[in-house]
Amino acid sequence: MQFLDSLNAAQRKAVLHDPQTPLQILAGPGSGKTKVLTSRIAYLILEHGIPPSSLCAVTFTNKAANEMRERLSKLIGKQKTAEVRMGTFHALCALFLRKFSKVVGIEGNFTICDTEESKKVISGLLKRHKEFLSSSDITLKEGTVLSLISKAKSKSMSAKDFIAEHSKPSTSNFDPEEEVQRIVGTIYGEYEKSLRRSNSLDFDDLLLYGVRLFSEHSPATNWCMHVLVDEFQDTNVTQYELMRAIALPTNGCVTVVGDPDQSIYGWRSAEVGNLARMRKDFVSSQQILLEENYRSTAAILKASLAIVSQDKSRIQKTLLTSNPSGTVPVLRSFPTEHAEAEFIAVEIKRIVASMGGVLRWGDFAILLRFSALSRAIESALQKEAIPSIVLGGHKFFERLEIKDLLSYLQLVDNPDFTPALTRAIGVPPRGIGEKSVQALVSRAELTKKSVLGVIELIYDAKQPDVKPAVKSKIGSFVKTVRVLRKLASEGTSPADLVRRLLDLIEYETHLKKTQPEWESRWENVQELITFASDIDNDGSSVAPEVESGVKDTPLRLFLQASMLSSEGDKQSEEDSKEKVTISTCHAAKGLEWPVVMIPAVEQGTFPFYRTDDVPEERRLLYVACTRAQSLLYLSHASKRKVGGETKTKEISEFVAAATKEHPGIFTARTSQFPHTERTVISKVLDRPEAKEAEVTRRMTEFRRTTRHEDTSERNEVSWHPALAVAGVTRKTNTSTFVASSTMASFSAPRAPAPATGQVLAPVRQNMVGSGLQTGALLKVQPDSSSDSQTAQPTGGVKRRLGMGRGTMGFPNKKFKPPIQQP
DNA sequence: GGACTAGTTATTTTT
DNA sequence: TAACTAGTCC
Repeated sequence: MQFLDSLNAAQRKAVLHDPQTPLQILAGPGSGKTKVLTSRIAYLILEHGIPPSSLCAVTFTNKAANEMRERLSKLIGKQKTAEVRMGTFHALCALFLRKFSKVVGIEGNFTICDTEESKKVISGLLKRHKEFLSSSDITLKEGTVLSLISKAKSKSMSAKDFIAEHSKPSTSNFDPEEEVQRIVGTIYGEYEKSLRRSNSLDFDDLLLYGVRLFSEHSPATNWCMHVLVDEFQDTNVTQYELMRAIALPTNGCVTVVGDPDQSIYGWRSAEVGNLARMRKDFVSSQQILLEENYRSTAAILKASLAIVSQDKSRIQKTLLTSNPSGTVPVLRSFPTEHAEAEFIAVEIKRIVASMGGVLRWGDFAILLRFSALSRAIESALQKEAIPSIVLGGHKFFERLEIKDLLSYLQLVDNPDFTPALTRAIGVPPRGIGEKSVQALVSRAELTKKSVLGVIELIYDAKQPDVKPAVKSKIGSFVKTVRVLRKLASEGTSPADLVRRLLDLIEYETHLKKTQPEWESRWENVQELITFASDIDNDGSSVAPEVESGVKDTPLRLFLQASMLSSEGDKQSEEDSKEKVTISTCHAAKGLEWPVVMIPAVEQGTFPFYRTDDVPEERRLLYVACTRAQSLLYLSHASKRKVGGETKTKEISEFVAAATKEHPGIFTARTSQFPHTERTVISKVLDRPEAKEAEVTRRMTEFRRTTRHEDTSERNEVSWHPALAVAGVTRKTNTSTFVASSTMASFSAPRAPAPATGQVLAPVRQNMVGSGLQTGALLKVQPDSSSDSQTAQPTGGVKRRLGMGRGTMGFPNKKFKPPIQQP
């Protein structure tokens, strides 16, 4: 157990802590909490002789689970690691609910209903209340309803509880607020019914049913001897109850790790109060603080602490480091967001050059309060030809093409899952619209059959058609489902099922017909097949199902993995090493970079103007700052365009207060990176130093290629006649501009004649033209065939589909099922 | 059922 | 600005 030697006193104490005494580890950023957690697991196995399969380690994301698994296998080997039950709360619940479904009154082939499908269900339910809503002048969107329901569920509040809570006798005649609650309560109940009828659970249900199962059915928990929970500050009430249900039979063998200072998900019903609650419920609980930071320079920690410690109500903790002080964090102010973005881009180049190759693109992260802020940054980086990658956003499994295909497979696995049916029946369009589906649904409700069952009966002419036309239209659909069903029952692999499905519905043709970006969508389809075949391989190593329960088919494992994989988090590592990361502060939690830049540190952004929890916003900024290892930059603009309007902005109160109290924690001057500073940076990052000659060479190159004084307005032209000449068309909400000579003089934003070489806007989604890839830069080039200029795309960045905000999210090729089989 | 138009509303995210 | 939704027309 040499791994114990590399621990400091506090870490060691946490690892060796008596397994029988509940433990809370309060771990500051960069204090080695994953190391402690994995070491503790290893110690429990190796020293206390607890079988790996009796350990339950819960993380918040799949990414965290994967990382922990990787690090644990270095300590105790792959085999033992595989036996540890490790995964997210949701994956853990799904696993046991499949096994013991009957105990809580559900079927083992339940489908996990994702947010998009939930929204569709709710939108259907909302229609029932349409007249009432419009007559009382209330607008209610499905998203709002769903988030209210989800909030209730994360507090373990049932529809009944919800209605009871909100049906206090009202004093006034008509309170819209109350009416909304009443309707939401009703819809909540209807939504639950609808999910049960579809034999499906949404994400919150997984937890709620999990609590029921674990607290009522001892065989579901009697394997467990110790529970460990990571990121405990972000658990909600239901997750806490889940932990308690699993941990109670172990007589309180619980270890949790968390940091109240890093709780940033309150808006999603996370309860920091769970830490206090645990001390009440598990009276013998003890706390160990990890306060030594190994990640950042002392100067970065000082600035970060100055920000977070303004919260006087916070539990006083500190962060120490033996790291050198290092470069003073930079705080800069700019006239506009464009100037700010340009500074960031040029500064990144300058840092790379001055560090003589010690830092690469992948060492930089730009952390934003919300992703809409990335626009200016992305285009500035593109102008400087810096490759970048946007974290988060549209997820792989949320894409249209993926959902289309999955809906068929879901239907094969669970014929009751109506959301999948309504989607699949229209892919490709078969002339069956909302009306016809509605008729089929009501027929199904009347005859107590599944909608698919009704459709099959009509097809087999064992039941009269709802509308004369439907029967002829559903033929291909029923045939497709039946072929797939047969193949699946014969044990065909999910990958082959997808391939077969593509043929049956001629999906490639359909994509070409309906999607302008069909090529990249088709790539995603191929990626789905890869993902599916990886599951196959993994699935074979999974232990066979014990006890009674239904054996999970490869198809079911595949579908579950698709629904529970947040995926996109572990993008191909090699790829991201060469790119600057653009991410929201939220998504950056748990990650670190040598250089972190945080733009838009302004009032209205930090704190976010619609928040009702200012301290949480402060902690968010703290989390962002503490991601930095060597260099930290904050910046703000005095004018920023938000939602098409230019607004005057003040510096964030968090930073203003911090600098007032601790002058000198930030500087406006950027470092010239003298040798001494470079040494510190290399030391903190544990990298070899650059050679002086290399620094000189790169700096010379930087000065030669980058225009410094070019602070003059480098207008980004969002549309220019030259684009039309190049055969680019632009769709606006009212019309489509088609390339033609007359279009070259249309009256859209009139820009000064661009100089040859000037960069026009990057290609956006609403620009259509041959050979244009979204994100490619359009540069003005002399057109030899005429006197005019044209705009030509230059090498572009591959962008993800959807919102048109950056690349992301091909499935992790080395996918592991979120949780190991018992 | 699909194409088109006019009106509206935008901020954080994991499973 | 620009992305999405609800409604209209064919």
